[in-house]
Amino acid sequence: MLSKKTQYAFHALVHLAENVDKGPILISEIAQEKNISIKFLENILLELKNAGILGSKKGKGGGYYLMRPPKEIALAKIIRLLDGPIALLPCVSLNYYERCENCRDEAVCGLNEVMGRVRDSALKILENKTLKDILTRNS
Amino acid sequence: MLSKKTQYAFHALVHLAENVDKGPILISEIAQEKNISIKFLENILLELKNAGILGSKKGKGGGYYLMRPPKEIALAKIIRLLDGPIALLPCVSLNYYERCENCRDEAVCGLNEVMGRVRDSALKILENKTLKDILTRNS
DNA sequence: TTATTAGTCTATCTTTTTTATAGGTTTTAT
DNA sequence: ATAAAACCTATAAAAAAGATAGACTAATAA
Repeated sequence: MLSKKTQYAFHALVHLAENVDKGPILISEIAQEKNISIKFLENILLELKNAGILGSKKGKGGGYYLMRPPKEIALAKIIRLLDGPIALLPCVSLNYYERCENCRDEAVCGLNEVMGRVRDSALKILENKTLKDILTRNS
Repeated sequence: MLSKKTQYAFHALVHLAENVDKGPILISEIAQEKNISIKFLENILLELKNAGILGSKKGKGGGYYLMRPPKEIALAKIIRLLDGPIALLPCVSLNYYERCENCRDEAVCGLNEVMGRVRDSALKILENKTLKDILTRNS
């Protein structure tokens, strides 16, 4: 399961995408709209900003905004940033690979193979679906 | 990612499946073979037994064994038992559903829809692949 | 029938991760 | 200047994961 952090991030990003034309959006507005602790959300948005996904403006009239159009922000990127690996096992992770401690040879491990396929099927969706795709259904 | 518990379970089950014809297998043998803490593994095998996946025999000549042939034990079942939901979000989980606290209407939520598809693509593999499929590659 | 073997059960403990909060600092518009 | 709003760092609280301990029960063999 995705962490709350990542879940909140998605909801916040959706809100930002839905209000792309309204200039910077307040953390407090997002927090209220999406029912998220404002202080927790603050940290999350900051992390997204440091990763180059969001931009911000301080002071009056400030807030957060997307650095790119929604259709260029893939869901996989957000998950990897905040949650880490998408794969079910370290030994099949593309971005967070770790050697398997429990099997002799990954190249012959059937579990490794199946989990690799699960990873691929998830990535096929998560790398191609973007913020734009989760704005409203049937679009 | 799957927990260590589930990862260990898979490796242990593979070992049991590979030695199906040798009668009950000792916890200690599996622990040594797969490099797992024996006491931790003990708990895991017990849980698998209580779920009807394994059987056991006490005393000399005792140990654990599969209750069904490897090809009848789906990977999804093991994951759900030890790790819980396979879905990435509570609101798209078939077995551990929870209402989304952050969106107005799941029926119209695009995130819900995409994550539902990720779940389906993972389940398509995990419900159909069995212990038998992870014994050796290319079989 | 006793000793040994091996799983059963339950409790606890430690560590890590997750979730959340607190409070001061900096920047910017007015 | 002042008020608004993000920035930053630290910490705390709670939950989950990972691991261990030890007494108990059942089965087997001598």
